[in-house]
Amino acid sequence: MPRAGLSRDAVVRIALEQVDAGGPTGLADLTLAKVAASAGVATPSLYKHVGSLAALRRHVALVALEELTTASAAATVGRAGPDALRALAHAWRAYASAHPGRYAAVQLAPDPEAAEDAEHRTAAARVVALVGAVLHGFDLPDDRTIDAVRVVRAGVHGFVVLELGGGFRLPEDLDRSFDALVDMLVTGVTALADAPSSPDPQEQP
Amino acid sequence: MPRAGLSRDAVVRIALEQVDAGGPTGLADLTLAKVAASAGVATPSLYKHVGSLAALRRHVALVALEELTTASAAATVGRAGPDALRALAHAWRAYASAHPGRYAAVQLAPDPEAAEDAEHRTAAARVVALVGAVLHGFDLPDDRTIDAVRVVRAGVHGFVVLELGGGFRLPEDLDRSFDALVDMLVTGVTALADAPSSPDPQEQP
DNA sequence: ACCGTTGGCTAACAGTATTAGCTTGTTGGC
DNA sequence: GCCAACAAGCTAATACTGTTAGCCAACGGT
Repeated sequence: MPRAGLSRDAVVRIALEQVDAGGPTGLADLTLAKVAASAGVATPSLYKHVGSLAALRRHVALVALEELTTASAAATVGRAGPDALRALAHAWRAYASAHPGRYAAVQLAPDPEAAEDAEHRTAAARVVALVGAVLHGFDLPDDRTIDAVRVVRAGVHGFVVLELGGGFRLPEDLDRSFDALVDMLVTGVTALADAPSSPDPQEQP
Repeated sequence: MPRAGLSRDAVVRIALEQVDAGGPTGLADLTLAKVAASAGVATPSLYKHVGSLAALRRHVALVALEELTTASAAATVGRAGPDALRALAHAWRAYASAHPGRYAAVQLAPDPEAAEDAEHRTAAARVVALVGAVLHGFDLPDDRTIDAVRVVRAGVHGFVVLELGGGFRLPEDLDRSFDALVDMLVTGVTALADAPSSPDPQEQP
């Protein structure tokens, strides 16, 4: 009996197909049994390549994070300021819309301690660093860029999550609502650049 | 042998305890076996009260939605405009922070078709209606309040989800970042009230 | 006091991940 | 070219899930 010739990458590739096929819940529905069946192999054989189901999910998350990073970088290259921020937000939503299952994997937070999550951590750090780089063109005071990055992430991530999860009832006008959000982010970040850096609302005469 | 004297509400109550005990992943870790053990009953007995694990999750979601609605209503009563919006956002985050597991249940979208999700649908509609009511004080044009509601929901939900999921690395200054988000939402919604209602960026002289 | 309803039980089935241990194909060293 | 070591598959088994079927006894109303 010949052997299947699997590898870790091959297993991850099959897992990605399965995640993509499952829509927004594709990641949750990912199962070793189905991956093994699709690979033409018995379930325990996968452990020669993957370690565990959770590890396989982490590998999927890694791919998704890298794809999201390169897509965002490609969309924002050559742009700066509001232009770059708009492009970033739209690239983000476009990726989530094109790959709902993979975007769900992006949400998986890496363990801040575990050694085997090191790659995952740096990939996650890379994508938020990209957001920081895009916001660099706004001339924010140093102690405010963290707030700006968080606000931007929260806004577009929240919108995308609600959209994918069916949280918005009427499918119509979603584009316009997203545009409204992006406008708000742009003006909000520029306002943050002009705001005082002290947390207290003390006016500076 | 005496009987345990369970009821649907009792089962849901135990499920809520279990969800609360599990932190942000409490809902995902909810299991009929553990609920039954905690109730001192065999697992299949629960089916006399609940229907399925998914149904139990829906009941948990219902409770969470109702709690979130009443908490939000209590926080915004007697307030209007920016004041009300700020109170709503903080109440939302406070509830998620106090009950991470239950807040995860809020994210469960009800099936738009299924008859048994009717209660769930109306509960979900009620909480977004409350957001709409809070925004009423901003004098938004009719076709813009949908956008405003969505933007507000996306912003605070996104922040809360990232915070609970450990998406923000540094635990410090989270309050200030959230304040920045809320400020942005307030100015963004007021700006939306003054914006033209036509989707095209045609200036109106 | 009976008798139907209801809430519990056990048994069984179909899934899931995971570990242990075996066998066999492949490949590197001499 | 052979042989040993390693790698990649397998089966068997364990321990969990949820779920259905069918039985039996406790409770409540007449």
